[in-house]
Amino acid sequence: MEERKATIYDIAREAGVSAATVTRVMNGSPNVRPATREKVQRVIDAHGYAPSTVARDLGSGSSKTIGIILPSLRNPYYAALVSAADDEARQRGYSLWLYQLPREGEIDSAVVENLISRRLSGAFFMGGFYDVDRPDLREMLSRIGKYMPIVAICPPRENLGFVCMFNDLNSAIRQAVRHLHLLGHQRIAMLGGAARLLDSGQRAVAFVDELRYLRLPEVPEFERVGGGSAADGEQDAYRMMTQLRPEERPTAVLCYNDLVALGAMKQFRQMGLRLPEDMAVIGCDNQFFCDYTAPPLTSIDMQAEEHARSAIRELLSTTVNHSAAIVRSSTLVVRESCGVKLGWRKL
Amino acid sequence: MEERKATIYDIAREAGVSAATVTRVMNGSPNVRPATREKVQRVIDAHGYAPSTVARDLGSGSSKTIGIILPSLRNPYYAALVSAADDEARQRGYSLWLYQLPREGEIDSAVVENLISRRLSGAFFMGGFYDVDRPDLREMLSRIGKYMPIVAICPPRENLGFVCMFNDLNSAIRQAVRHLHLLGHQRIAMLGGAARLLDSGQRAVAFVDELRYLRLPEVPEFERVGGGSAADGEQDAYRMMTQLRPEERPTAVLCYNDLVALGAMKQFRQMGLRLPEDMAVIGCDNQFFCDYTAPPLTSIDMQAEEHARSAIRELLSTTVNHSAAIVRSSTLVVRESCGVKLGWRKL
DNA sequence: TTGTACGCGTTATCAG
DNA sequence: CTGATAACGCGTACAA
Repeated sequence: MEERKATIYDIAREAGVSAATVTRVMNGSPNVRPATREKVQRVIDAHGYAPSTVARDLGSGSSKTIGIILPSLRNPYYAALVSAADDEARQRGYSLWLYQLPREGEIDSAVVENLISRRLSGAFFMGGFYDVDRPDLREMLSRIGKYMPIVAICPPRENLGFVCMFNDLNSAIRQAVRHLHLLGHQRIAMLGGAARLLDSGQRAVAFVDELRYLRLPEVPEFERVGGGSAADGEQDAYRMMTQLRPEERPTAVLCYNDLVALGAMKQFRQMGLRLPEDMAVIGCDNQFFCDYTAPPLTSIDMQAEEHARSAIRELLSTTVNHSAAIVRSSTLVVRESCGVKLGWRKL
Repeated sequence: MEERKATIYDIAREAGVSAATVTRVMNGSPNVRPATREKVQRVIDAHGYAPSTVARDLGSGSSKTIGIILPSLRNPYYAALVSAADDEARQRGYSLWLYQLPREGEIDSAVVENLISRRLSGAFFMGGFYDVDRPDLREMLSRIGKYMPIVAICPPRENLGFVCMFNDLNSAIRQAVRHLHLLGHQRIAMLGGAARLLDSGQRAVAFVDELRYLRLPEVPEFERVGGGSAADGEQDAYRMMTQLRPEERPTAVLCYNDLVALGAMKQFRQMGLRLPEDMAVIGCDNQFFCDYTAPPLTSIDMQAEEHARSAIRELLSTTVNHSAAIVRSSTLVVRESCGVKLGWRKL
């Protein structure tokens, strides 16, 4: 921690040339006499010289860094997205600058200015409907968008002003409902997220559409508005079940995400229900732990990591995509939490 | 994405003062006439002016950014650490620059130079014994250490050259073994990590020590060398069990971490074992999902996030701590994966 | 082929 | 109290 990093001038002086020549050698410019090149290169190697990113950024007016804005790395879903984004960016010589949204309180405008004043190459926002509708977040993105391109993985909204990537949950949700129906389920509930509200959008719509198509009962209590954490799932499952008489209760639940499913499964277990015999559960996101729950959790795969990589590519592509949205399909990954091995259930 | 950020000169010109005065106003220097201050402030507000972080960094020779080096954000354990570190750093006006170690292949030396040339305030490394013993990683840290302070959360090693924080697993491991013993377990195994090898250090030593103290059998097959992922846990559990005759098998396993425990539990379940009646399991790290496994997983809490916050504070403290190591205690969080509710098992 | 000069946006110093 | 100037380290025109 004592050494001072050699500057281009140190190298130039020691090699007996000008700074410009050092730059030429560094960049492999052809206009350098071989002898000179070798001489300079030797000094460069000797010092392990590397040009200052900071000075370069100041001159060039842009840093090869992408700002990444997300709710929290504590949610393994976002952590995996960031990881994939970092891989993709790194591969192209870019790196990531992190910003987690404050859980409570408003976004610090100083942070926004800081982010902008870093001359980032772009910003990548990811969040759920809960985040994308925060006024302070919208303002932040709107301000940032004036200075750099933005891409986002979030629920689609009008007038977002940047490219927004999301999944076509419609087909996956309907597929999930059909899956449950085929296994003999009649009373199917949705748990967590904003359910009926416009906010959670497609999920609720597709869910209800499919219920109607299959002529399955629509019970108000089957659509719980709730948060997206495991604790929320645990709590909301409890509320839904205790609010209904035994014969009114669902035999299957479609959860807002895998965390909610985790919580719901715990609750059902505590209530003495057998999984999947007494209650089928479907999650969403297909997170790593779906393979390890008991029983393994059937989940909707959103191809999240591919999404993230694609977002980085989009951000770095010169041809800025002006389309407001990019949609990816999602698929149902069937495991055992709905009882496929049990076959048809008794109706 | 069209606007150009106003510079200090834009502000100065418009306010009819010099750049120096703008700086004074920004920094709240007392040596400014109130009238001037107000005039300048008005222009600053009108433009939403904020000084360029890049230019400031170049001048000051240091950016308020901390480089964070970790195996992968896909491991929720590290993700949680990074999240906590970010919270702590952000609170002090610092931000995080991310670097995930390549899973395969060597560390790109260009990345190291890049990291150094960013004039970071410090570097924060976190990793397991598998990482800390990589030659390329050691070289990287050694090089980085010449230019900035480093703190690490990793297994202790000789001559690391920087502050290394880790947990005193000794007491926790022994406590875990005693916990199992009190519940009537005689045949206790360790699963994953480097077990007997010096590398995994304290865990294995403490484990064996306690076995001897309690006069419990030491079976070679009870100490599986293995990886740290859920898939590793699944595989290693299988190998250990099939390698032994039924009466030789353990009735309890102490896992390298919670992911390994997750995999092992799945394997045991597939083998038809009941948890915890036929097999007790203990994990390590006390991750968020421990509450949601079936049964909830008893785990050793390393206070990982507090560790991370403390690491950031250490890094930012002026008084560089020259001690080679900082040890924290760890505690056993008892849930139900060892059958506390069952009481004593039949011997 | 090589060197000189300037701009990038700030802050600190020093002079007024 | 305020302004001019230098320095931070680099790349890039332009001149030689």
